[in-house]
Amino acid sequence: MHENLVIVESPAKAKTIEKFLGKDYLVTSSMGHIRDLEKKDFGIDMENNYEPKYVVSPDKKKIVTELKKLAKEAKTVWIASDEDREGEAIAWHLKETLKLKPEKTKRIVFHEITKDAILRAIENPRPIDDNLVNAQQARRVLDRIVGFEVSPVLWKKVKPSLSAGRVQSVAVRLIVEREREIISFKSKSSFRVTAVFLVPDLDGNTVELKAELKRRFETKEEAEAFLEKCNTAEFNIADIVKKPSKRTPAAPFTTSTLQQEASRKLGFSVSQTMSVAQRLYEAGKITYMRTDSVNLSSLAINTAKSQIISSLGEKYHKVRQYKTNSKGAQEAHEAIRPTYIDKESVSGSNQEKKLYELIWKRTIASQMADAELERTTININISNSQETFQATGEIIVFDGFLRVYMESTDLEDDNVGATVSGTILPPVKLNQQLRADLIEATQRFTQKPPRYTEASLVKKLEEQGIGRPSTYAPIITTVQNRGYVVKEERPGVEREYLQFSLKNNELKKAVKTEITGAEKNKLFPTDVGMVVNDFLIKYFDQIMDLSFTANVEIEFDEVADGKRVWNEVIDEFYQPFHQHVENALEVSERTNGERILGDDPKTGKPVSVKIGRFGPLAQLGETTDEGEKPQFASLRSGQHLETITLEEALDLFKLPRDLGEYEDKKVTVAIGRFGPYVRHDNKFVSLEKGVDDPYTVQLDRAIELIEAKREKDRKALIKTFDEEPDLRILNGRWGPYVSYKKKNYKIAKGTEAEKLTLEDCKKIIEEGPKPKRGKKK
DNA sequence: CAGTGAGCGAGCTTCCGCTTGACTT
Repeated sequence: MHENLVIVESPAKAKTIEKFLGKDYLVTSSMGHIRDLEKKDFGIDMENNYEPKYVVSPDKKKIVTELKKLAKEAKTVWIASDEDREGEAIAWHLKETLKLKPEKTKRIVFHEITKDAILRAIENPRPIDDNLVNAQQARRVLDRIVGFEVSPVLWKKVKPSLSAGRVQSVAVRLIVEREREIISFKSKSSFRVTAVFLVPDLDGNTVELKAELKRRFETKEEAEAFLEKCNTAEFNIADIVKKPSKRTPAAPFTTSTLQQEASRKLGFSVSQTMSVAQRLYEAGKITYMRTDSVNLSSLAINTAKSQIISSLGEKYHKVRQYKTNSKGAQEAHEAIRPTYIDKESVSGSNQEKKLYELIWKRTIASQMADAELERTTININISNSQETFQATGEIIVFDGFLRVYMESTDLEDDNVGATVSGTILPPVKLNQQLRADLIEATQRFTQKPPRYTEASLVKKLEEQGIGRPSTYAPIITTVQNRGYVVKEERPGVEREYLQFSLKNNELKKAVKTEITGAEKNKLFPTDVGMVVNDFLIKYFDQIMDLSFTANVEIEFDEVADGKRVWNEVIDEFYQPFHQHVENALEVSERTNGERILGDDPKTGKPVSVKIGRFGPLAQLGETTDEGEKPQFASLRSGQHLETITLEEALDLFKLPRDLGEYEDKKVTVAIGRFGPYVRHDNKFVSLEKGVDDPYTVQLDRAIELIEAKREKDRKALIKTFDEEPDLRILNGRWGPYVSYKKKNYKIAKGTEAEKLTLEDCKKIIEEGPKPKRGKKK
């Protein structure tokens, strides 16, 4: 029996704190929120001032029972949830749910988990801040109202099971709008001129000096004419300018910046980063990983200092205090940093090691001196032209924090060429004559806006104050689970470009090709995502506004400051909002993103595309009074409502093709989810990739494929039983298994499959397989 | 696991933020 019960939010935190407090204190955790709005019946009493109806969350029932018991036994209950809006609400819910008596309940807060900070907190308890709690209730109720009033509109007007929300709908909007920018983007080309000059270095060897023309030419005529001029020109150095510059380290990691850097440097997905970080946190190796604070504790700053000074020396160290400036930050925690900064690496999985190292470097670098650089710019005159070549180089005078860590950027590295930073230029003098070895004019194209990656979407959301550190990863999953967004790889297309080159007094023109627009792990909107987005913007423009969250946050802050009453804030929002809901239900047509593509030249029937029950489809013809029915065909992966052409849509109706008959049964060819296939006797055989074309393949080839498949299946068949024709023992990719009525059953390792009897097989079927997890219908 | 695109229409779907397991292959 303990005198004192301390309740924090996470078990890992509880473990650490218990060590500081000694045996009079039992420290336990609530695992976050313990109550939430009732899920059925809206969970809000709309007739009674938006009174929330709270229930203990199903997965927290056990915890609540346990906490009740412990609270009863303790003399004093210390509620130590985070010092932000959500944390304060957790404290209040705990007080209410556990029915804690005010005289034995104390609310405490601390921002860093050190013995001093915690003891100080114990000495300075305070009452629960009702204003802050009310701000959280306003936030919670608003989100419920938006989500649960708008989603049903979508079920009626677009498709069942869809969803809308303050955060997810804006996230989808960002991706949809970026996609449209890319679709409508017209790239312009210009000619970039680069030159390689040959100069002697200090040892008399010939080295290259690479330079780029300051101006780009718009037309190929200009570019060609310029190169012709260069053929007879002389080049000399007009000036050499050296400029010092410096670079400053980035702030320590927050959730969002950690996700971005782990994505850029380690190729981690956002959720991967979080689960690896969670393991490091639970092992006590890093501080809490869901934070928007860049603040380091004084202890951390001091350890970093001695670490830097002892390994690199005094001049590499600089104390820096960082301040958070992102919208909506609530700063309940420290930045993400190693718990013990003197530990450069940790044991664990490869991923854990890599992520830890990244966090360690970022933390150390944040307390290091600026890097000092010197940038040199050399201008090169052309005797018969006003144009100038420019060569730039950059040397590091003092590496400072770069010794440890350098932040990456999202920019695609397209400008590889003469102006690479970090390059050292060869020694040259003013007025020195240069010999040109090669001058090239290369056609370059303006870049489409980049698609979002998971991490760059998180960055954008954070900048707008949308979402919280604990929700960035779930947001990304939600929009994908709802089918609004897909993360994909898409192949690029070949593009031709011109290149003029001048070498040895010879001007050559070449047409070259490059691959452009290839994407990997980028976020694309689906057709449903686009249709839903347009519908929401049309009827709920307020919710869809990028600054909606920021606007309501201002009001929540006023509630937190005691300047406004939370139900009034909600009411002010709800009255006009609900009108929009009513209006949308009344006015809007069923929306399916229909687009008329034109008429089929053969039949004159109209061709259109829209979203159907099973996804996007193309339609040929219309339902008429004479009983004529239209033809339908699903769009294929890679085809989209907004971009499909009439020709592509017409192609869809060419399949399935009838090839004829084989063994008195029809042979048809079509394209399915796994590519082109031949269908015969209700069996499917894939066409061979790169060999067969579903539009031209003939019956004899199809038969060949069917026979090959049969031969393969025969080889896979180990045993059948006459009494039970549905039951077969087969040899699959992972060894032998039992197949019965379209379900497969694992055979335990080590058993000889050939010797299994019918009884053995039936036993196997009874025992397995366990029902699959997840809510698959 | 590749087809389907309507029809009787039951009963269901859905939000954001705070936390950690319990699940397979």
